This record gives sequence, C-alpha cells and structure tokens, in this order.
Amino acid sequence: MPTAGHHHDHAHEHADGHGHARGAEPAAVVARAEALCRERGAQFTALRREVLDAVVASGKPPGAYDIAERLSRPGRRVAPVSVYRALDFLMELGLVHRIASRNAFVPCAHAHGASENVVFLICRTCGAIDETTSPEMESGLGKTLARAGFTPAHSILEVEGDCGACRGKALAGAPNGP
Amino acid sequence: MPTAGHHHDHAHEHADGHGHARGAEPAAVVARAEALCRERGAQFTALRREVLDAVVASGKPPGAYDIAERLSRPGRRVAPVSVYRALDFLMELGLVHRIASRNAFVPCAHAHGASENVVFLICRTCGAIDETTSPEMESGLGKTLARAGFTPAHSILEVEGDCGACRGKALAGAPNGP
DNA sequence: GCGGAGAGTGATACACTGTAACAAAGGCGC
DNA sequence: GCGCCTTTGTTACAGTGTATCACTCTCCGC
Repeated sequence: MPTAGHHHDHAHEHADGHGHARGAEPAAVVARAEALCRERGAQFTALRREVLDAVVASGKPPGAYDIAERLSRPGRRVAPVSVYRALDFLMELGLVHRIASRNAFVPCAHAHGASENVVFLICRTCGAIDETTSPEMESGLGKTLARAGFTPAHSILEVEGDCGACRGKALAGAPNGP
Repeated sequence: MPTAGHHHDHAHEHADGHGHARGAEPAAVVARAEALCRERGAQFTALRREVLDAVVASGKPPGAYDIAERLSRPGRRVAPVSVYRALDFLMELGLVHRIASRNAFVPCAHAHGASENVVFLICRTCGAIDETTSPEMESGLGKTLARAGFTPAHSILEVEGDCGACRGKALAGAPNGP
C-alpha cells in the first residue's frame, strides 16, 4: 500500500487517564517535533519528517527496512542507514520508541517528559502496539529495585497478548462459548 | 577464556524473598535439566549441556555467536544455528532466558513455574544481568492491563542501570562526593 | 556574497543476529 | 535389522544494525 492510509486497527479507547489519542494527528506530532528541534538547535529535515510520518501513519509498527522501502521510489533510494539515523534522532527527541522484542518502531503516544516509564501492549493478533503508563506498576517496581540495591536508568516493558478488540472478535467467532 | 571460569561479578545478595542463588551450581542446573528432559521425553544431549554450561558459566551474558565460538575448537565447529536450536530448547524448558534488549542469553535463576513474570536488572557498567521478581509490580501492572482491556500472554521487563556493587565502586572512585 | 565549521545525508561495505531447507547421524521401539 | 523420530551438520540466506568516508547543506561570522 503505497498511499499513506493511516488507519488504526486498535479501536478500543483508553479507559485510563493518561489522556492522549493513540493515533495522534500527524500534524500535531510534526508541530511538536519542530518545537523540540528549535529547542535544541537541530534541524527538522525532510528526511526526518518523512521517517516520522512513516512511523505515525503505518498501521502496524514498521521496521527500519520497511520505512526505507516505503520512502524509496524509482529515482530516489533511501538507504536503511539513513532511516536508522533519523530514527535515532527521533528517539532522542522522545518522538519514537523502539520495540525491542519486535525490532519495530512506534510513535510516542504520551506527552513526553512526565514519566519515563511506559508500557507497550503488543497485540499478537492484529499486531498493533498500544502505549500506556502504569503508576502502580512503577511504584511496585521501584520498591523491588530499591530492595535489590539497583539504580535504574531506564527500562523497557513490553507485554504481548490480545487487545480488547481482537479478543472480542475471537470470542464472537469461536464456536465454543466464553 | 576457554576454561569455564564461573565467576560472578554481581556480589550483592538478594534482599527479597524469592530465595535462589544467582550463580547456581552448574551441577544443580544440569540435574534440573535432566529431570525436565525425562519428564517430556526429550534428550539432554551433549550439545545442549554444553550450551547450557556456556550460558551458566559465562561471566557476562553471551550471544548465540559467542557460544558458538566458545564451543568450537580446531577440529570441531559448532555452527550458530545449532546453538540457536539448543537455546530454543532450553528456553522452552525454562532454563534459559533471552534478553531482548541485548540479544543475549542468561540462565534462569528462579525456581521456574511459580511466577512467569521476571525482572531483569542489567548493569550498564559491569554488564551482569540479575534476575528477580516483583509481585507488587505484577499486581500493579495487572490492574493497568485490566483497565486497558488487554489480556496478557507474556511480558518482558528489562531494567538498565547500575547494580549496587558498581554504584558503590563508582562512588568510591569519583572525586566528587556522593 | 564568501568561506569556514558543523550538521546532515548518500553510498558502500561490513558485522551481527536469526531462520529455512535439506541431508546425515543417532536413539528407541519393535 | 528396520522404521520412525529426534537431533545435529551444513549451506545458504534473510533480517537487523553499524562503520567509514565523501559529499551537500545550513548556519554563522565576516
């Protein structure tokens, strides 16, 4: 699908209170990116914008090579290494996260700067990756780390399972009852 | 270091109550492996034992290619693919875990079967990876997942930071006070 | 405008990580 | 022994990420 379809498979609205839309408007993301770039004296170049767009618009989190392919057309080849550089930059800005268990990238969906610890919900059925936070989890983890004498710098928490929408579909389609 | 040096860099004892030694005796690990294999009618072959030994004995969590190199000698080459197969097998048995953020493998250090959710503490200084559990974190996370309507299958939680020993050393060596 | 410095990109090559496919060897029950 | 399955060997390949160097572009001071 060469056209930027921007459809979001995960239809369940967030029930908790971290207040943000998962499939944020690309325009808003771009605006934030420009602000962050100004702030640090960096450039929000065409390539970086295109890579960010690709991550935001993609239905399922793309890999770096997917993005490279997506941005390449006859007459203009974008090498994976360029994509990696752009992704590194966007990750430093906190606009993009890397999913270690999938080698994929997702747009950051929370107002960055508040809490550094996020939880990724990876649906093994539809492949969508949702992002949320869990203050309770965080405090519990903090206690455990303190007990172990470990000073955390950053952490990754990725949960694989079934999102509400897919679980609903599976139950509706299955012959055996819930 | 071709000899199985089995030194453990992380000297801090666990303060919590999940009661197990991190650098478990290889003999005990092997015994458990044999029991698990009998249980499922699988074979605990020489290769699998060697791969398990390599993971247990290694000071820092090795990658698959490290293990392959370690097991290879002039006259006997162990291909990475063989190591991957052995590792997959050992992971199914729950004897080995994979660290997604490092592409490395660690021996499972807890009495497997109790709680499936473990926390990996990755020291960015000495590279050692400790494993623990956090029931508080788990319950907090469970609430968040329930709120989001997400049904978890399994999750990975990897915290990078400084272990107590390394942090102590850093403070002792640094000119500026704590 | 001009020129230098640094940021950003292109391009190639390479290292590292993991898997597919098929053949060969070994264990186990009969 | 024979058939069947598990396990391993071997080769080739796909996927992921980095190193290096050259080139372009932008910004900034002059």
